[in-house]
Amino acid sequence: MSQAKLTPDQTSELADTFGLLSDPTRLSIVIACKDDERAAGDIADHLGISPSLTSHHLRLLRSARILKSDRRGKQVFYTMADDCVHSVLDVMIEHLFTHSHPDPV
Amino acid sequence: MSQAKLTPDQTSELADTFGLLSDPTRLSIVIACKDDERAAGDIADHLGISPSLTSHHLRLLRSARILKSDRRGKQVFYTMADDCVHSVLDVMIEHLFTHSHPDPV
DNA sequence: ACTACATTTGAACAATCGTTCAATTGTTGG
DNA sequence: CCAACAATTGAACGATTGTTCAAATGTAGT
Repeated sequence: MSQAKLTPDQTSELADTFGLLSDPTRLSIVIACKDDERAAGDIADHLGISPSLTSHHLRLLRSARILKSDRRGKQVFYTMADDCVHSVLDVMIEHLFTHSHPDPV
Repeated sequence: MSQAKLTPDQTSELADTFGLLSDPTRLSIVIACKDDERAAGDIADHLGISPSLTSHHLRLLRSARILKSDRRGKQVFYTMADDCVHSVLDVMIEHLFTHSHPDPV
């Protein structure tokens, strides 16, 4: 479990995954889809960003299999596709909430 | 727990943390320090990169409090400073090992 | 004080990235 | 077929990033 020995390919793959979560806008999109199904346009409205920007980010997240898409009529709905990323976000967000005491003294 | 509502600051902070894990070289450094204490020079040797490059990455990881440093004599030893990042790496690496069947058919 | 070793720093470069805008594709209803 | 809505695409831009090289700092032993 510990003392991990990753191949260069595995390391790059892992780094790529983190890279997709490293932009605030894109991270917000992922979090918005974390526990709910969301239409592309609704994500854009919710975050106050353009449909175009949303779509660019969604394409990256989709092709990395972090999100998956499902078209129903005119709308395209997005949900989490990666259990691993889902639980990583839960861990980090939980940590943010429990350790929200930035200035103790 | 779920349905997380993060402030823009929290989202950016989280994105920054992921950003520090998003470069293969830097991620390798973090993983090298994940369960062991490592001197800066040993990390460089282990990864086959220059001391300078190692130090640049270490500075970023240190100032984000992902790693902490401890100088003893000429050497500076680095260890994990963030439990949260530690467990996230464990989750992701575990996932990499259990799902290592890239081309089934 | 001088030398050797370990690490850090700063400037500079090419490469990558996020965003915007205009145009396009896909889908449904009249 | 045409209009209206939803989403995607591609080109272009400014900004950020990882890396290298040369120089500097810190530490220990003689």
